[in-house]
Amino acid sequence: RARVLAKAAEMNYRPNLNARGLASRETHNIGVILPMITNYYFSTVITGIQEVAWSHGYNIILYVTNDSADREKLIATSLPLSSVDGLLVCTSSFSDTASLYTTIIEQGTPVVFFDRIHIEVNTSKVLQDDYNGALIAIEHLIAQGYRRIAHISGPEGFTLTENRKRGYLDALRNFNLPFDDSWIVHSGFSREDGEADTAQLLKLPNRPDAIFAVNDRKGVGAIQALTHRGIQAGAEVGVIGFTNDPVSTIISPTLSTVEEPALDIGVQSCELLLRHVTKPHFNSELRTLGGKLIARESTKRNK
Amino acid sequence: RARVLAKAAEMNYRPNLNARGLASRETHNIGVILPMITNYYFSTVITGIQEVAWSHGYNIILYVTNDSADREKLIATSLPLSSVDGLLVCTSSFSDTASLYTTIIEQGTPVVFFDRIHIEVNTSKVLQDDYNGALIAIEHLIAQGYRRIAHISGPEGFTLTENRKRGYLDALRNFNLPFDDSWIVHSGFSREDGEADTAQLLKLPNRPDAIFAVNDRKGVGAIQALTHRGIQAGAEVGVIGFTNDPVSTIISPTLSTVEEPALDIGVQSCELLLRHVTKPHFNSELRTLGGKLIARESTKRNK
DNA sequence: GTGAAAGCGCTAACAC
DNA sequence: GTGTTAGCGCTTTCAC
Repeated sequence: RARVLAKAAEMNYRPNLNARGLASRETHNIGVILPMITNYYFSTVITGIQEVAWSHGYNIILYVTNDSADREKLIATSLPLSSVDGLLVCTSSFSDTASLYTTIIEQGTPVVFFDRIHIEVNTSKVLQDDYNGALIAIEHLIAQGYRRIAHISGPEGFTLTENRKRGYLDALRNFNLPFDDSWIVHSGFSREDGEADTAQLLKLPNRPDAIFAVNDRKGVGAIQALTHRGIQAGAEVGVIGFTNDPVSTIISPTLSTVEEPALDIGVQSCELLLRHVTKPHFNSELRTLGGKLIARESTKRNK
Repeated sequence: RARVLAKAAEMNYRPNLNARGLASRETHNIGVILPMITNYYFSTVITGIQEVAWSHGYNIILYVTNDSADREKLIATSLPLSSVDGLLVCTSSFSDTASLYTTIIEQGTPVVFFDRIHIEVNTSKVLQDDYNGALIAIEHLIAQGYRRIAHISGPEGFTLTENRKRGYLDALRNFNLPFDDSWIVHSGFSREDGEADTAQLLKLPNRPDAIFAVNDRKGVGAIQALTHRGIQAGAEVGVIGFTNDPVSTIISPTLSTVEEPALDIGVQSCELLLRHVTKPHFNSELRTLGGKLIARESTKRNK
């Protein structure tokens, strides 16, 4: 027997995964569904996922939805569940796919959500601490002396968006700061959205003196909108983002931000999923990962 | 028969891919091996790959090597070839994996290389036009009035690196421009490398008045190195990159560059691979995709 | 522990 | 076209 094994190794034998999967009903593949991969946050999350998947002998199969709910539905329904042991998903912007995932889970394929989640689906989820992140962002702005603080947000109705907005509002309330409904602008997540939102804020009669952006790309857009109008980001209007995208150190002035533990989000999501896959009735967990404030030039009033 | 089919659809029947793969010896999976995914170029290439794979009913399985040759070897040798129908690969920096891929191809799994290739492996490859890209970059610098042009390059020995260097050298020769061996600096591909290489160039007695960076990240590093020393990028020292990473519009001054058709590289690589997969003896092709010059502020001498 | 046999859910080959 | 059969390369079960 030992000699057979030795010979097999010598002949560079590789088991046929299809046969193994067919017989044992497991594939050692995990599917990852997310809106896109061309930004720092998502590509870093995938790197984390890939790292733990690889170390446990799992492959990752990538499905990108281009942030289209239709595409996501198509993927999730046509996905032959025999080809993955579990699913890691970050929902696209306006998707009503919750019941779809519930069905998938009921049929025996575990799903773990990260970042943009369906709160109503009973399964594990991993998130950054959006609420407290927003709270410390605003507290930092206040500590720096800004008082009329606006928020350029993401699409309404997202867990992520709503949590950051809630943190923003609570911080203003805690410090008894003025607030105006027109100081919250909802739009998309892109740099261009940040630029447009800021332009809108600057037209206001009651102009804010600081901007909390829902992410760094919008923060970068905000700085650019200010710069193009000859307004100094930092000295005149404070700007803070969320993510700690490397671009925040490249823009001038550099962008203050709240760091998101992107790699760790990937690592922990994948670990949780693997636990669901291997342990029959593993209890769902909700994990919230903290981030820390990174102060840079865009929130300095006096250079 | 029609009624059986109808009933099957109604019952939401999904074929078991393992069984299908076992019986037909094809998996409808393609493996993608690359150094990392956390930068604009690679994540965009993957997006392109994903797009055509999806539209042809193929899944993509992602393997990231972290630019480690050992990791790449481990992946390529342990990869059970029964789990992919073909392989798309971008070699890691100092990898001697050519013979490995030759073996894989001989054993019947097609491989297509993109970006960083093994030239000696007889299979299809898709590249941007590195040589001509470098040529037009240097011609642009010359047209802008720069004369002492340095090159901060990538690791020595890469096809990509060597082709861009060759374009650089030929352009200098064509225009009878001065050249100094110390004006070529080889190091890695990161922003930090660009900063360090530029620092080194600035110490030279015979200081260059323009820098051609092998990619935009190094170009950004070069601009930052200049800025930190109070030297104006553009007006005093010209800088041009390669890629057209979005970051080149965010840095100040904005970075001139030669666009790489990253999405198209992904699309065409995947199309070629699929052709190898489906047609038994499809002849290898070498495709070279052109890019165009994008002039921005970092190559303007007079504002 | 080891060996033999069944069968996972399909596709391919061959009849009709 | 349609129906039947063998078999892909493993894991699992059961006997020893």
